[in-house]
Formats: sequence, C-alpha cells, structure tokens
Amino acid sequence: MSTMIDALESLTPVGRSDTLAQKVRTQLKEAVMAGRFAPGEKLTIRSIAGALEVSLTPAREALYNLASEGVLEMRPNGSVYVPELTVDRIEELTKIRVSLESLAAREAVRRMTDAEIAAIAALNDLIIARNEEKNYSALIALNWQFHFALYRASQMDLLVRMIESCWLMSGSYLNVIYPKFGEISEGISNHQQIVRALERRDADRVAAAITTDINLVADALIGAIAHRDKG
Amino acid sequence: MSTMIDALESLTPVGRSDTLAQKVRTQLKEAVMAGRFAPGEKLTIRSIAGALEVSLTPAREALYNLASEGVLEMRPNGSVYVPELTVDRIEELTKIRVSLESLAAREAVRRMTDAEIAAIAALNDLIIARNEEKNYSALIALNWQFHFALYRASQMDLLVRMIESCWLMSGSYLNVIYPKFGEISEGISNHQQIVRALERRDADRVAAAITTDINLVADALIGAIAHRDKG
DNA sequence: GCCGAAGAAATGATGTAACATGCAACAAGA
DNA sequence: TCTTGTTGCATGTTACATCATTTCTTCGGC
Repeated sequence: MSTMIDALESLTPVGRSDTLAQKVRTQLKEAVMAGRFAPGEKLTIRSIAGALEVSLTPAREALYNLASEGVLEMRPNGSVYVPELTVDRIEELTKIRVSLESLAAREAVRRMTDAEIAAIAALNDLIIARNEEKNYSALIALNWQFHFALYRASQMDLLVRMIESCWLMSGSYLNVIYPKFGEISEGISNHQQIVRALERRDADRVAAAITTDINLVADALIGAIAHRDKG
Repeated sequence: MSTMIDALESLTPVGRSDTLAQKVRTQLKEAVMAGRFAPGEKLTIRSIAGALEVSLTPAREALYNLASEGVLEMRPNGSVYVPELTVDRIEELTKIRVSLESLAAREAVRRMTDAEIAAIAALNDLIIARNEEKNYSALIALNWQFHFALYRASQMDLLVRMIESCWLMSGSYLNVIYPKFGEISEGISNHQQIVRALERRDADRVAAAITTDINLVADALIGAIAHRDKG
C-alpha cells in the first residue's frame, strides 16, 4: 500500500497545459528579461498577437497583466511599452528590494528548517561551480533559485509575490551586467556570508548580507548604464 | 482678441471618459472595499457583466486586473473570488506595510517642502474634525489622503503603487472596524505625532509613528475578526 | 439511502468583427 | 514656407459567437 502512495506522490501534476494567455505572458516575460526588446519599444496588441500567432484576446490579456505587474509600462492611451532603463528607477527599485527582501530574510531565518538551509547551501555550491565555468546563464537561474528558496521560507506568499515583481522589473537589466558582474568576487563571497549567517540563524547578518547583495547588483547596473550612456 | 484668448483659457479639458473596463474596475474595487461582497464569494465574469450591463470583455479585464493586484483572488481554474479575511493574511500584510510605508515616510521627510508638510497638517485637522462629528466615511477618505500625501512626497512612484496595492488588499477590512477604531483616541493622537515629527523632519520618529499607526489598525482588525469568529 | 454515471447548465477561453480614437502624412490655402 | 484642415492607417475598445472545461443535477442501480 505504501508503495502505491509513494508512487502517487511521486507523480508530477499533469502538464496542465497553460492557457494561451499564460503562454504569451511567459514568452513576453522571458523576452523582456532577456533584453530582446529595445527599451522604450512599443508593444502593440496586434504585433504580439501576430508574432505569437494568437488572437487579440490572449495577447491583450498578457500585455495588460505584465503592465499591471510593472514589468511593462502602460501609458494613458492604453499602449504598452518596454520600460526605459534609468538610474532613478534602479535606485528606487533597489531601496524597495532592500526593504522587502530584508524582511523576507528575517522571517525566513525564524521559520527555516535545517534541511532548507542545507538546500540553500547546496544551491550556493552550484552557483560557485557555474561561476568558475563561466556559465552565466545557468548562474542567473541558480541565483534566482537561491534567493527565492530563502524568501519562500518566510512563508509569506504575498511578500514573495511582491519580491518577484521587483525581480521581474529589474530582471530585464540583469543581462546587461553579466558576465561582468559574475566575475566580481564580491558577489560570490557575499553569498557565502548569507549561507554562514543562515547557519548561525543570525537574522541581522542575513539581512545585512542580502542588503549588500542587492546593492552590489545595483552598483553594477548603474555602472553599466553610465558606461552605456557615455559610449 | 484678448477676450477670445481668455475664453479659450477658461475652457476646462473635457473629462476623458474612462473606458468601460476602468469603470467596471472602479465599481468592483469600491464594492469590495465597502465590504459589499461576502468573503469567499465567487465573482463570475458573466455575473459582473450582467450586473453592470457590459459585455464579457470589460468585465473580464477588470476582474483579472484586480486579481493580479491582489484585491481579488484568482484560483487555478480562472475563477475569481473575494479573499477571505484571516489573521495570517492581516499579519503578513501588516509586516509588509510597515516595511514599505516606513521607507516611503523616511524618503518623504528628506524631500518634503514646508508647503507639503503644512498641507498634511491641514488634512490632519480635517480628520480630527470629522472624527468629532463621527463622520467616519469622510474620515476614511481623509485618512487615505493624509497617508498618501506623505508617501507621494517620497517621489517614488513604484513604491507608492505598491503601497496602494497593500491598502487595497486590506481596504476591504477597514470598514469592518470603523467606527470602532475611530473612537480610539490612540489613532488620532498618533496622527498628531506624525505631523509633529514631520515638522521637525525627524525621519526616525515619522517612521516609528507610521509603524504605530499601521499596528493600531492591524490590532483593531484582528480583534474584530476574533470577535466575529467567536460570535 | 448512497454512490456513480450520464446529461445539462454554467463558466472560462478564444477568435472575429465592428467601432472609436489618436496619429501622421499629405494637400490646400494664406 | 508655414499653417491648417483632411484623410487614411494604426491601434485600443467592445460586443458577440463558439468551443472546451468544469460543475451541478438527476436518475438508475446497488
């Protein structure tokens, strides 16, 4: 009997084929985060519908959904644009992220199991490995997993959703700085600090290290923009 | 000639009538915040479309928009529900609000002009007056204006939007506690503290008073829920 | 009386057409 | 040449028809 239950539990939920709107949303999100759209580019409902070969309805829904999430920008006439990359915007986002992610980290420390901490430490080892291999696309994905494994441990769903929004909003910029940022040893050593502080369950140090992490990324981004605007 | 120009200048821009979707959104939002829907109630696209006499398209857009904002809750099958009022949810929202609104308040203190501070003080005087008159619906509206006049002074648009989301999410609960809460003198005296701290441009005290304000509301809400679940 | 299957109703998802609005190129007149 | 009015296209908005899925109802058998 127990084997049956195990078998059942091992089953992965049937690939609930997403709705078209969700598929469009996913594709758009990935395209934006990969920087495949030019900042300021106008995304019309019909152009998206045409490119992805769906009708206006799901295209519109995906577009407006991402706009309400802040990943895209909606102007008063209803047109949707790819947000511009400005220093002010990054600085604002950074302050918000520090605030929200520190909170999540502190709550996570209180509720985290040893197993969860070990899982995060393991993720960090993978990150170090990928960094040495200079496999930056894998590194970005692992970095996401590392941080959100921590935040999810806070057991605050709303908070995690808000942090995800922030990451999506800044995500389009991340690819601007890799691989440059990955090569900075500070980022890696700071991740080590997060893990160590977690193992000691020192909420203050975890929050401080998270803050450092966010600021390192922000500095790299602002540097990249300054470089771009100059050259 | 000058009279003609004066005539033009006297014209007021025509009130750009909102789209149907926006009107539906507004009505739904207000209904939710006024507590006119039962917690857990299912809101179908067709029922909304029928009640407001619009087609499915704007009804659907408004519903999904509010869901993505967290005001309403979307289940995996696409159905939209009015969120339940739980202690956990309120506690989570409270922590997030403290985090975000403290940040906004601190930034606001740094950038606020004397005129803006005076405007907020004036709003507070109005709040006191409405409270004495026991005009609680006006009080709720003024309280909103008071807080957001402060937050907007931070000049952080993204942050203000996020705070608005939090207020919308907790807004449906506010009417549960008024007028009970309004009669608590702590809320009023604490507002005084916010104004005083602003006038001294003491960021720490402003943030502390804001935190107190949020926690007072949260306590009142949790008390109301406990009372409801008991009786 | 309880359970389950077949059918019916409700509901969400999608496509398509018609409509309204805004914008830009273009033409006519001063 | 500059201004202004016009026209056509691009685009968002809304309604409606249709399909697929979920959910409810009902009825028959155990």
